[in-house]
This record gives sequence, C-alpha cells and structure tokens, in this order.
Amino acid sequence: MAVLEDRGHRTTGPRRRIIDLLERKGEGFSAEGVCAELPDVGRATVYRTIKLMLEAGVVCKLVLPDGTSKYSLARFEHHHHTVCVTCGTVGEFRDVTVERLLRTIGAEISGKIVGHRMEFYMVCRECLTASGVP
Amino acid sequence: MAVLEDRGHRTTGPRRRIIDLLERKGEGFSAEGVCAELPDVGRATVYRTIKLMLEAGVVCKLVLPDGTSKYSLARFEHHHHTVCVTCGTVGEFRDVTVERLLRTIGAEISGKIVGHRMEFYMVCRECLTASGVP
DNA sequence: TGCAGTATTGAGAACAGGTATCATGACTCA
DNA sequence: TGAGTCATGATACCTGTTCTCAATACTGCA
Repeated sequence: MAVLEDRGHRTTGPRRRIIDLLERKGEGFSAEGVCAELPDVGRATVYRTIKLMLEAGVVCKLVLPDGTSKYSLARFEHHHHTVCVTCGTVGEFRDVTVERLLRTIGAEISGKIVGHRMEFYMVCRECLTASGVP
Repeated sequence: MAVLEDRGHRTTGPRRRIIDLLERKGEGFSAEGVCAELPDVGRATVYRTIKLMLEAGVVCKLVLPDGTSKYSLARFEHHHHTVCVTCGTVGEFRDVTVERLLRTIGAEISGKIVGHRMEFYMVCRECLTASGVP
C-alpha cells in the first residue's frame, strides 16, 4: 500500500480492496480469481493494480507450465516456488545452497547470466493426506 | 518423423514440411513463427503437429516469464534451458550436479516432489559481442 | 470553498495464442 | 472398388490480458 504511494500512485478504494484481498490470500492467486471475488471492481483495474504491484516488487508472477499465471506476495526478495500439481497451491522457499550452485553452473554457461528461475512441482501434504497416503 | 509413425500417425506432406522446418530451426521456435514461415499450412495443423511431437517427446515446451511459449527439439531426455533475454535464443543444457542438488532440496520440501524446472536468463555470446563487449 | 488539471475507474472492444468444429480430401486395406 | 478412418484448412470460438475512452474522483492551489 505504502509502496504504491511511494511510487506516486494514489491510494483509492478499489486498489485498497484488491490489496487487502491479496494480503488475505497470500500465495498463489490468479487475476481471474481476484476478479471473481471482487465483482464490482473492473477487470482492467484488477490487472492494472496487480501490474503496479509487480513493478513495485510487492508481488511476483509465476507462469505455470500450462501457460496460466499465478501471483503471490513476495516475502523474500529472491526466492523460488513450489507448485502443488493437484490443488494448485503455490509456496515460496529459499535455499542458500541453491543460489551457490546456480552461480557455479552459471559460470559454466557461455554468455552473461542475468537471472534464473526454478520451480518444484509436487503433491502437497494436504493432497497426499486427502488421497490416503499416511 | 519415424517417431510419429511408430505412434500410429501418418506421414503427410504438411507434417513433413513442419518437421523439416523444426529440424532446421532446432531451438527456440514459436508456433506463430512456424505458421508465418509455412503460410500455406493451416494454423490448426501446425498446432496439432507440434502437440503430437510434444506427446512423442520429440520437442519440449518452454513457457517464458512473459507467458509466451517457445518450443525446441529435445536433444536430451531431461534438461534445462537457457534463454537469451536480448535475442530470445533458447539453448539446452544438462548438468548432473544440478539434478543431485535438486533431489537434495526436494527431500527438504514437505510433500512429494514430482518434477522440477529450471531456466537461466542470460545475454548470449553473440549479443554480448554485438553490443561491444569483448 | 471552488476549480482546473490529473489520475483512476469500469465497460467493453480488441488482441494473442491456442483449441474445437466441420466439411472436404487423402489413405488404407479388405 | 469402396467403406471407414485419418488428416487437412478455414473458421469460429475460448481464455487471459491489454487497450480505449468517457465518466468520475482526487489533488493542490487560489
């Protein structure tokens, strides 16, 4: 919220409602989901606000292998995602050894590395339990 | 080509032309690009053929952070991609230490890991040279 | 407080990438 | 040969997203 003001944007009613919702959801929300939960806020406004928050670094975008996008509040500056292939829940994790290894591999690649991205696809504990795995 | 026949599909003219083109391109082609280069082959046929090749494991799909998809011939069974952020060229690489580390991290994550995905964003040698970096 | 200028809004059109439909044409094999 | 199946291209459609634009809300200043 304050981040948007810092960047010279106004704090309006629709924006406040979108941001409140995102903070309640936390991880793995889709733009369409936000539109569905806030039917009296225009789709354009939802997409615009998410875009502003992306630019401010408050949320991060995750493109799933099927091409659909999910967003999550960015708790860490740099992190990776876990995606449950059953329920679609998105989690964040950070691991120092990953970063170290990624730098090592990066050094072996011809060219200048400017970033990387890593995701784990999994079946989360809840879905495992629900399917009868102890 | 033979892979498609093995799977019970016919070897037709349009399919041959699409596969020839993909073999010439090799890495980092988009479906729309194929359509543009083969204007007398229908879009549906292009997408269908790419889908068949995906199912056969001959090509692999890569979703870029902006949501656009690229495809590349799969040289290795399991591999990761490098994407040049300047020219969009896609490369493949495989590294045993990555797989080992990914398994280690996977073991620390609560839930059952079923897959992972890793990409490096870079500026390739050609683009570096073109921009005057020695 | 009144007002001009700017930022933001929502509705809906437009877009891009991809899939479904369908009539037509090409193969296959008995 | 001919029935059945497969593949094709044109086109309509779908989904997620962005653009356009007139209306509205907010801001700072007089």
